[in-house]
Amino acid sequence: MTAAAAPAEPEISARQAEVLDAVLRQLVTDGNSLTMSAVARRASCSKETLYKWFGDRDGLLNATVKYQAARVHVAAVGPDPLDRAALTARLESFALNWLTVISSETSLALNRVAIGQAGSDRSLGAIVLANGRFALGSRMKPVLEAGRKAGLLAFEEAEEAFRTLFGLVARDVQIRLLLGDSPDLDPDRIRADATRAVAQFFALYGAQPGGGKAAP
Amino acid sequence: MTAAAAPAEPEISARQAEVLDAVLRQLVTDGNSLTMSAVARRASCSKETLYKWFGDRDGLLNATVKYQAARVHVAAVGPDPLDRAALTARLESFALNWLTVISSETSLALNRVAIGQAGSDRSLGAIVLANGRFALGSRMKPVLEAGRKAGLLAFEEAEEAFRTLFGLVARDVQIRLLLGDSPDLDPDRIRADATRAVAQFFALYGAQPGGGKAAP
DNA sequence: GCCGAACCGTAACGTTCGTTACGGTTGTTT
DNA sequence: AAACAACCGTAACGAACGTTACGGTTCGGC
Repeated sequence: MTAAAAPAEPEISARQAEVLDAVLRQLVTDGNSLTMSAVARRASCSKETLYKWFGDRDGLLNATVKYQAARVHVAAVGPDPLDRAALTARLESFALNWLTVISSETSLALNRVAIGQAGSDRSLGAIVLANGRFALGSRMKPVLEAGRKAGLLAFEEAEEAFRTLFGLVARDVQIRLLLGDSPDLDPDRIRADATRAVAQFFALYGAQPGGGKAAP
Repeated sequence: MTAAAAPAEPEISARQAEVLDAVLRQLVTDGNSLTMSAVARRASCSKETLYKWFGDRDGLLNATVKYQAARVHVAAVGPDPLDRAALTARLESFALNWLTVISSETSLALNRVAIGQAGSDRSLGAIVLANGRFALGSRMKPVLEAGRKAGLLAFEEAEEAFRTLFGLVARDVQIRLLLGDSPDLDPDRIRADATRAVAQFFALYGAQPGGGKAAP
């Protein structure tokens, strides 16, 4: 291969994973005031070790974001023959999973720090986007295109269809949670929201007679 | 009245408004590193004056958020007899305005600081929510209900219908912008997105024959 | 013209926190 | 057992920043 060196994804030892878990706990409990001393205290390690392993505070945050991203991976899509029920189940599973993730305290804390320092040259936001929104998109687009090939969905651009699905699922939930609002989100409510979002998506992009195309 | 004292909304002089404008500019250009010295330098005032007028750094931020919120007020809805064209125009106007606001650098900077310190006891996020998401909702719900009364829309809860409209308009735009992504959003694209969102909303909640109900 | 209030520019103080350095301890290798 | 590396706990340094204090200037009122 003539390409440049790989992005140098370092291996994470078990002890290092413990430290990153401590960072996540610290972020969730104490919010934005994430000091190196607090991390060291919570992880029962020395600050010297933190700096030896992660370079500096930014390196620690980057490692934490990547670590959390690696933990949240959904099962890949199998190339089963899709019928309407299987497609619905897959879409609802996606919606359920996504709503659960964005309302978890861990995801909220990570998104908050990434947003709080966005606009700087730091690229934490890019990492969060790549492992959140864009990872979802590239995982769901094949499903949508399989649905189209099976004659269940009708759209021109899978990207556009996915963005609409995204909006139907998330609505105002994520921004409200990020801003500190706490809409009641018991699992029952989440499940109901997921099925409603998928039903609306089918109403917009379903191919069977009766489903209407929306855009001109 | 036996109620407690009013929320004590202080008057803002012209000079104070200049200072708050300086805060906004500082937030937009230098991101999260908003120091009192930088504000004083940019506003050509002394730090002593900042503290005399706004109390402390938090008071300055609160005043800035309220100041910006007071600047962004849309024309109230007139009780015109609604036909389909008028309702469509009003919804598209809402979508256009909302997309324009959330993609403005000022709104992004304010939302970033509010989110960055959410989870603390500070209530900046509550102010942003009250003047953004919730102000929109209470402004649009009468429009939606007028549309229902005119036989143009069909829904049970205006709140739910509005949240769906919100999702169809915003999709993934706001979170991507907050995290530092920059999807191309020329005014033409925004206009196209607004009309698409409204068309999809009519497909879901329109009352004329052919529009399907989505939820079971 | 004089007085006091408001304000500007800057200096100074104290705290927080990122970063580095050091002594002591544990576990591994030879 | 001795040597060595890795690591923990803590102390120390330095910079950034919120907050306060002070001298000089402007401006409206008597």
